Amino acid sequence: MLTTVEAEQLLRSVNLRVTRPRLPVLEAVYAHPHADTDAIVTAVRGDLPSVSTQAVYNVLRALTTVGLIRQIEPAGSVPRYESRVGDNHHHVVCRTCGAIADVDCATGDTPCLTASTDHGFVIDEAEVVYWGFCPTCTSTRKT
Amino acid sequence: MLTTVEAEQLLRSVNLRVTRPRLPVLEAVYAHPHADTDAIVTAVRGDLPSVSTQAVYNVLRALTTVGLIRQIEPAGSVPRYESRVGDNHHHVVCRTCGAIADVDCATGDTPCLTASTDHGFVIDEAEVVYWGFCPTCTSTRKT
DNA sequence: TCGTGCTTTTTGACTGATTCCAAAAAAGAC
DNA sequence: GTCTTTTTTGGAATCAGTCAAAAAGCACGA
Repeated sequence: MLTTVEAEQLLRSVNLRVTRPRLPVLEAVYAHPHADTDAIVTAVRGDLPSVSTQAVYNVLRALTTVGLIRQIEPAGSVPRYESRVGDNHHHVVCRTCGAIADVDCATGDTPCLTASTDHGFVIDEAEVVYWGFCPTCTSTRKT
Repeated sequence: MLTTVEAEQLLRSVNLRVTRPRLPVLEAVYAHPHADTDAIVTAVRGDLPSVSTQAVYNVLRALTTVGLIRQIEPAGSVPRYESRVGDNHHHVVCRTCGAIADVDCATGDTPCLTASTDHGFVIDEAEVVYWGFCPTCTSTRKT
């Protein structure tokens, strides 16, 4: 859980102005990891009923740009946001229900960062998405 | 390059009807790896000017479902299609221009398939996306 | 080779998510 | 407090993709 004071400090630490919509958005991302924009809008309106959708989009983009939150976007999904940044973790996604869970990197901080043939690309990040079935969907499928 | 006859054989091998739009779509995916839907529509209209956009969407989905082609969808990009299937290769994507290149898997056929903590998920695929800068964009950035 | 039936394509409207724009409001600095 | 910059607002617009019904095309058996 993130307090309003902590959220305020986080914003100031990256030279972002502390505005009304930014605090609840930041708190919502901390409270609901992997939530999509729509879920965040709903959560934020619990605190601040009048925020515009546009404001949430702006805030999410601003926070993502400065690296305070991270945007993830599994294939076939709408963008989602999380507060764990800078620890190089990955995600496992359920093919059935879309549930997402965090997966710590098994092989150090920069896993698999050595592509066999890089075609001259300068690679700075390796993103891994594990696909499978979550516990709930796995048991449901056994018919 | 894929000939019309070969495309026809491929379709029949997976029990798909050989229809007018399917042949040029399949050929286009072979000829233009990593092309998006729009590029494929344009390419197909070179052969068959009257195809509807909807038909191309239908065909791409049908071909993807049977595994004749593969859909890839890097974050922030529209879905793209390629004909290399079943060889578990990955992709490197340019952060600047979005260019995509194939990367063979460095660590065997099922790389990184061992997540450190799987949260009870049954994992069947590990998808890796390398992010960086392509040769062209790298040299342009050096100012 | 000619139907017959099922699948595919077409057409056109429509949705959902996101972005753009210009004006008004608020935040921070002096 | 006032001023400048940045953010928020609200509405319109864009874009990719989907839906549904009618028309057309393909494959199979006679």
